[in-house]
Amino acid sequence: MADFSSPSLRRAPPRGDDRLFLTERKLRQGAELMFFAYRDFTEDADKLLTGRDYGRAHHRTLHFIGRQPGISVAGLLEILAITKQSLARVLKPLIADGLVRSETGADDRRKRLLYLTEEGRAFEGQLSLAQRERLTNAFREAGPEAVEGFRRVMALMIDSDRRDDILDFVYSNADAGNVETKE
Amino acid sequence: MADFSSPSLRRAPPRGDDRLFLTERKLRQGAELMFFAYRDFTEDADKLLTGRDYGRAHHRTLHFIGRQPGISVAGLLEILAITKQSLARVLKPLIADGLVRSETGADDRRKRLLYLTEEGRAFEGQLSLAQRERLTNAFREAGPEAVEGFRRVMALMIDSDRRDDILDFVYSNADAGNVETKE
DNA sequence: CAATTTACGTCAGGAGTGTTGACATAAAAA
DNA sequence: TTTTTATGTCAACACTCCTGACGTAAATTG
Repeated sequence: MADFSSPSLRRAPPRGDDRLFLTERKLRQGAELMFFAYRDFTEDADKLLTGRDYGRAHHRTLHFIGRQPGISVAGLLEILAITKQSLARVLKPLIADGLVRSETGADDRRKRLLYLTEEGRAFEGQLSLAQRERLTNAFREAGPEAVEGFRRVMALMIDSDRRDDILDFVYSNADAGNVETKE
Repeated sequence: MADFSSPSLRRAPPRGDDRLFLTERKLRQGAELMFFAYRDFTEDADKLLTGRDYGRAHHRTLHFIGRQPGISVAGLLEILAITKQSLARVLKPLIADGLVRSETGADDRRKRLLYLTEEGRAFEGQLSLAQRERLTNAFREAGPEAVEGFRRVMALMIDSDRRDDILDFVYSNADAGNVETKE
């Protein structure tokens, strides 16, 4: 926000007006960039999904299971922030199609621990490859400093009350190798 | 993509592995940031929409009509990149509810020129205010350099073949004041 | 001027995602 | 033993997007 109480802004109408105008514009531009960039960002994976009876929700589910093998249904629900009914509609076919394996928890037999199967890992790899290529190109062309700025702004876009939790998750190692940690 | 044939990566396992790991990680982190940030970015406006029989598509439609008063249906379709059937379902209620006004083109009477009504502008203002506040906070806390990096990365995320057109649009002035330029 | 193209509207059907409400079961916890 | 927790599931509804098909008015073209 511009500081309207600033004397320099008050006594210089054209300069002040211009600054305010630029600020408003930049915010609108930022919002539009979010829209256009996100639309194309998801485009590649979406194409791989269509025709398979799968959608973006299936991709996200595969991604987060691959990210944290052995994650429980509740854990997945918390990250995705959807209802269990919504998750069930996505998870059921993934299990039926052999992309995800559900296992009864060892210590807590109520829990269902989720893992990608060999086939699931392969498909998830295909999906993320598309996005990774786009990100790679963007990051490389933009340069390290721009990427750092991107990360900062994106992090600050997240709801402040859950930001720390989300960032802890994003920047945690977990199981980045997507290894099916069975036992 | 990492070059696995690179000698430096081959003869320095820990260092090379680490570099590759960090790169892969950063890409995954970037993808997750896109997901989490976009989800929360749209959250505020979504809340204002629910219960009104309106959705995100209505918001986008209002936004781009407000951005370019007098835009034709075809112009809107090109920006939104959806089918005319999809747009019709959104546009019809907006017109019926008096948020958007459709006018026959003066020079080309086949065209329908779209404008926000007083009420439409008010509602669009409410919607964009929510997003603007989130962006304002993020931009202010991140700092100007980070914002510049954000803009660069986001721009590079857009499909390269339409990137220039999109950026021309985003960074054009058009009618940023949302004035209903009737005549 | 007749034929074609353009801009738009619309009916019909289908897929995917997300929601709320309600009910059921097995297992852990109190 | 009672309650709570983790999960599954049936049903219904809202929003968004798509493809295919048909229709109309107006501009353009030969």
